[in-house]
Amino acid sequence: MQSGSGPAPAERTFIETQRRAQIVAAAIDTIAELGYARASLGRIAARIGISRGLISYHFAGKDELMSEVVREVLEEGRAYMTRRILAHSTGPEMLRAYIESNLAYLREHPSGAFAIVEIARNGVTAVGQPRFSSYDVDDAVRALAHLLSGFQDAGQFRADFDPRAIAIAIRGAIDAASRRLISDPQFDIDSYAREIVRVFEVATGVAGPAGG
Amino acid sequence: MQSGSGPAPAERTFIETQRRAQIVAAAIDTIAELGYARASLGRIAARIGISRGLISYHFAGKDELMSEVVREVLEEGRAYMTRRILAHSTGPEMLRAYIESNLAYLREHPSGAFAIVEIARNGVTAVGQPRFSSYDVDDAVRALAHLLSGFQDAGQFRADFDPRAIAIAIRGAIDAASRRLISDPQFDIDSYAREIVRVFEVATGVAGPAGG
Amino acid sequence: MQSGSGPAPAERTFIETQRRAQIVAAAIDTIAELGYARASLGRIAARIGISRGLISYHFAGKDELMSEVVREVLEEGRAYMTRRILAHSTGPEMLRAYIESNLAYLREHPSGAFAIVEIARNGVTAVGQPRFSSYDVDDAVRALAHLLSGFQDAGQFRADFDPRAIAIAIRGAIDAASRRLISDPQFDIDSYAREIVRVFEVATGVAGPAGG
Amino acid sequence: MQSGSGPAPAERTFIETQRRAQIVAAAIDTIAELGYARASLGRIAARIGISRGLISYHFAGKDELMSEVVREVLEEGRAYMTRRILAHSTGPEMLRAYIESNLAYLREHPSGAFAIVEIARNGVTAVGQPRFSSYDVDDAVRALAHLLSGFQDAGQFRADFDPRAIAIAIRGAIDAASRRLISDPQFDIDSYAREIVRVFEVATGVAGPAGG
DNA sequence: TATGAATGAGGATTCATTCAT
DNA sequence: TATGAATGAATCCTCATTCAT
Repeated sequence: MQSGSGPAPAERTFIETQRRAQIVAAAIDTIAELGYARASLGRIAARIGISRGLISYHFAGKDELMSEVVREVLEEGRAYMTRRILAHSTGPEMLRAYIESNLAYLREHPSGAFAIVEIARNGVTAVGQPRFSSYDVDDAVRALAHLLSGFQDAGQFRADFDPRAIAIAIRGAIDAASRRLISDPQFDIDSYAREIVRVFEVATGVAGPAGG
Repeated sequence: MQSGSGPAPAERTFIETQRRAQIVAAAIDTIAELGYARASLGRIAARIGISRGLISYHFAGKDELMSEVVREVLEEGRAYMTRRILAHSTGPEMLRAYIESNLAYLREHPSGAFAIVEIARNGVTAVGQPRFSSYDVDDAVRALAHLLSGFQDAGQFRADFDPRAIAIAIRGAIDAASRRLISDPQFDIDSYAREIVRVFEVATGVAGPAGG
Repeated sequence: MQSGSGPAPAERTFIETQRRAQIVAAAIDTIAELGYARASLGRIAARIGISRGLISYHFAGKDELMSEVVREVLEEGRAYMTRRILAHSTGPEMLRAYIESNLAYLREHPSGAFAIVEIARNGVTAVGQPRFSSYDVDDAVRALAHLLSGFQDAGQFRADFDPRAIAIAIRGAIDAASRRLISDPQFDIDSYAREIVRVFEVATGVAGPAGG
Repeated sequence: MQSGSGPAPAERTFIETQRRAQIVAAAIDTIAELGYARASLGRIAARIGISRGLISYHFAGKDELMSEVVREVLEEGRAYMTRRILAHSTGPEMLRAYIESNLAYLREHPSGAFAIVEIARNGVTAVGQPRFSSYDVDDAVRALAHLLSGFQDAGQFRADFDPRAIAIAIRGAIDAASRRLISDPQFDIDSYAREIVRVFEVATGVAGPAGG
């Protein structure tokens, strides 16, 4: 087994699992620090003091590594958010939890969040096919739109907005925060969270902000 | 004029002006199609059937070309938007004009708009300084925040929102549209415009959507 | 170790040390044969049948390679000469040893000697700063002038010559030999050594050649 | 007649002659300022505000231009020196005149002198063939050796030195001065002239410097 | 005569990847 | 498992040269 993606997940050695995690972490940090374009395998390897060859040993190629970065960050982020969202039952509460938990996750993992946005941007050909199967920016939009749409049907949100459009706007606002976090030290994400929660609450709420 | 930045704009030949424009256009299309990372000078040249060297003949280097792309698109975009914004006098009207004209410009120049976002993103080292002087994503946020803040002071917007945060969110929502336009053929930008105009109107408006 | 200056010398692998030496040797030969301007990395690599990339793997860049060439040749040359010069104690003896050992070294390493003169000449911008820190043609002149000046003060050389001027002339005469050696197969360096030793002996000697 | 070496000298227009001279002068200055390697046709053209194409129009190629530079400088230098040398009749006087007039010429045309040394160095393949027919460093040595040898036979110089070796040393000392002149603003060429005249006088003189 | 436009070769450098050990 | 060695492709850039006007 050489320079492939390694054994199937189930058969992974303890060491192998650890190494892969270490490399993924190094990739995230490197991208956050230098941007996707300058995050070469050499720099990622150097960060943790291993040889470039070892990355190739553990990952079939750079693409697989990047896919793995996306997968891990996304999985963790999803778990983090899902837990907080499912603690609620009404649409407005869940939307608020969605935004708040996403931004909270960003605050705690700024590099990871930034990295996947970088990867998504650079690894996707504009024409269409994402190079990394596991992540399409669209997935996130779709899921959020689905949430909005469901509670819209249930009458918990205003009926007159397009759930897909609002989902795109929300994701745009959240993704913008992940860039800010990295590049602007003064950016106050908590205050930002409060603002956009309010923005999208009034935008979707059956009762206007008059009574808010 | 060899591989310099060329003569001062005033002295440019007709042919030179045309070629530069053609190359800039090719750069925009290439970036829109393949993303910044894969938009090499070679591919840009191939698109219009000229030699790589000719790009170097007209532009001092890749950076100058990219700066020029940004400058052109931005200049045109600003003029387009400014005209429409200044046709109004109240804060809410101007904000609506800002969003609508920006999205309208996007609709008419999807590649250009997408390209400058790509360039801005890739030409900036995460650490800090933007490589292309003429454009910093931050500029756009600052200008918009300034607009909001001014009319907030004038009492035309609610006083209780942070203009900078709202500006970031609006820009995030608009930039998201420029990506969508390129990658999602089904995306209806007019409908999107209506939605987010409403979102940010209610979010900033003194009178809530209660009566809406 | 990718395209960096490599590990600290102490940590170098056996193979790496060997390769670096081989590449340095190839650089010397290539410069001697084609001159600095035409000694591209590609030609240096071709000479020993390796890929261009391998040079970049072992040296941070062309400049580092050239610096290394200069360093190696100079170090060896200095050691060679110093040993012979320090075997003497009087000024005239040491001057003779300087010239003789320098020319002897040239005879045994014609390419190396020629190469560093080429590098020194081409790596220095006429405006000023030498690109390769380790060597400045001026250093050699300075050191020699210092030797002359010291023994002049000690009364072992005539007092009426300018040590710096004589040093420049001696170095000029020696450097001319290094070019000859490469380009003129008939050039007899031993005979040349005898001649210029005599020239500068009588030029600096307290007793003239009258009695010679 | 296009992009060739132009018409035969006899048929040259006034303008053409002037242009060629202007280009040659620009080449000299550019080489003196930037070194041979960086003296591209583009930079030479820019210095006098003409297009690159025009150089190609007047000279068959870069090599022809360089040959012309060498030819002109050499011709002028030779005339300058010859006049002064032929004003004398004895060997020692002529040798002194040779060195003094050469260094005097250098002082008055430092760039030209430096340029031809640069060209000679870069335009000659070490293996042998000079790329520029009109000049071989060797010519100068040969002529000087011939002078020495002639008067040696006539008994005006010591019989026991090798004229060729001394000629090489003298040329080496003179060429070193031309580099100094460009790179070392403190270099005093008049003082240098006095020194090396003395050096080679005592080295070749039948009577030692005792009586000098 | 002179220019601007264009080409194509060559050069340095970076990088993902392969492979023997 | 892991490394060091090596390759070859891709990229940006510089430059001499050609050519139509």
